[in-house]
Amino acid sequence: MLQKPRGTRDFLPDEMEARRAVEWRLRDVARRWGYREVCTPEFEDLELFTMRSGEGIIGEMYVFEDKGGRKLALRPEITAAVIRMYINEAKVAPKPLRWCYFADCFRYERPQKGRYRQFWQFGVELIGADTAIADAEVIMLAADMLNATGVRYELKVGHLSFVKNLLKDVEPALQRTIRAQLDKKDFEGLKATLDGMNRPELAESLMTIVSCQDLKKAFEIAGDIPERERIEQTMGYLDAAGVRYSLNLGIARGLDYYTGIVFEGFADNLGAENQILGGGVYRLAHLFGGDDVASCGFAIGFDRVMVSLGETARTKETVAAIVCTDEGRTRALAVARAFRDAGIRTEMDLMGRGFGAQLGHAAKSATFAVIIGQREAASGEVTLKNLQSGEQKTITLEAALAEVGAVGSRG
RNA sequence: GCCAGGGUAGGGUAGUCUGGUUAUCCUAAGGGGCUGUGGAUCCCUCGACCCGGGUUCAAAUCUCGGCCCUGGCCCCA
Repeated sequence: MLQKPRGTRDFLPDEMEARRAVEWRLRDVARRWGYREVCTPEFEDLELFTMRSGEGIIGEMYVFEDKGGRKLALRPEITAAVIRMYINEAKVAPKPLRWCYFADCFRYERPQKGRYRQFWQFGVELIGADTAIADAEVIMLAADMLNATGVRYELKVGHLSFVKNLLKDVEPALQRTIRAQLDKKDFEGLKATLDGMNRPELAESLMTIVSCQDLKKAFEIAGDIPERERIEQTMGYLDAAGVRYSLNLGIARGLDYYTGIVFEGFADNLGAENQILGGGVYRLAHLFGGDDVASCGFAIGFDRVMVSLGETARTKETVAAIVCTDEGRTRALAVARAFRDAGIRTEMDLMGRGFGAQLGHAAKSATFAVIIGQREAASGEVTLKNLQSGEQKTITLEAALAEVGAVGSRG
């Protein structure tokens, strides 16, 4: 039998409905903050991704050549594409731009829990607002969106300047090693690295600062940071808004284009792959030939959110099943039409089942049976049977529509 | 790329150690008993040993390779 490609998934209707429900909650929050949805191509020039991350990531992407010999890649993430689109299409639009997207991405990696080769991200990019309140807005939105999904999580907020300032006279290659060790809280490795440099006092400062929960103290340790006022303002807005977060100045993020505030969200109940959100302030546009506009954004790992939410009991949608006899079938089609026009999910027998069998099938799949036999066809009424309670009554079509519709609106 | 455990009808499973009848059971699905009242029950039907090589008179079972799944490591834009 033909199998689906490694790391991909099929979604049956139950799961699809659950995913769409969460997707729409996210979209609705974004909409209320003024973030409008955009869409970029599923594949892009390979160069778009290598310019930003180096040739090294080719091994982790789906790369292919098209019939014209162009080197292309399935998008491994969306931020780069959104910034490319901004430069191509919207450079002169009034700032700031508030954009969001929900789209699938592809990475050639070893699948495991919460990690698939095709996965979905819900992301947000705020382009062209380089202020403390802009940073705060994006983080507040991140918290709002995660809250809307119902996932249990921890939000960590940091800023790259602290560690950067402490490491300003360290050579770049070593800086990178140290930042990775701080991000992983690998203090053993960190000590070894710094002992090799003969800078034990630096190890002390770094280890203190990554676990520091007090912003004032962090500034004392890190020394004179030019962004101090903006950081204090941003955190002040978050505190005033009651955003639940913890300070974590060790967050490194994977890429060099982040320049300021960075933040990450972690689900409480996932295993190794528990990061469900990541973002920060970055400058990327100049890489693609645009202006050096500042942006702030994040992406939510949608599939991990769904894994974290687990099997949630779904409220079954109200379904009306039209049950008819041969004599009632023409009338039944008209009744079905009326139900569908009223927005009610309505199904008719297609299997040539007898009356009893139709009702039997309806009992398994529907909330109401709408019975149209010879008598109803003649009178123009319908018999509405509530399949949970067993009650039934013969009433006008309008009354039946009203009754089923009322249940539907209660969900 | 590395480590561990797995793969038997649509779903869930027994059988594998110790090779040997028509591969077990539950469920789902389709039909019938039942052409105006359903979920019960009874009967019938459909439907599987992941793929390939090896050993053997004989392989779901032993063996080798591959593919895929689950979890962990690495990585994580």
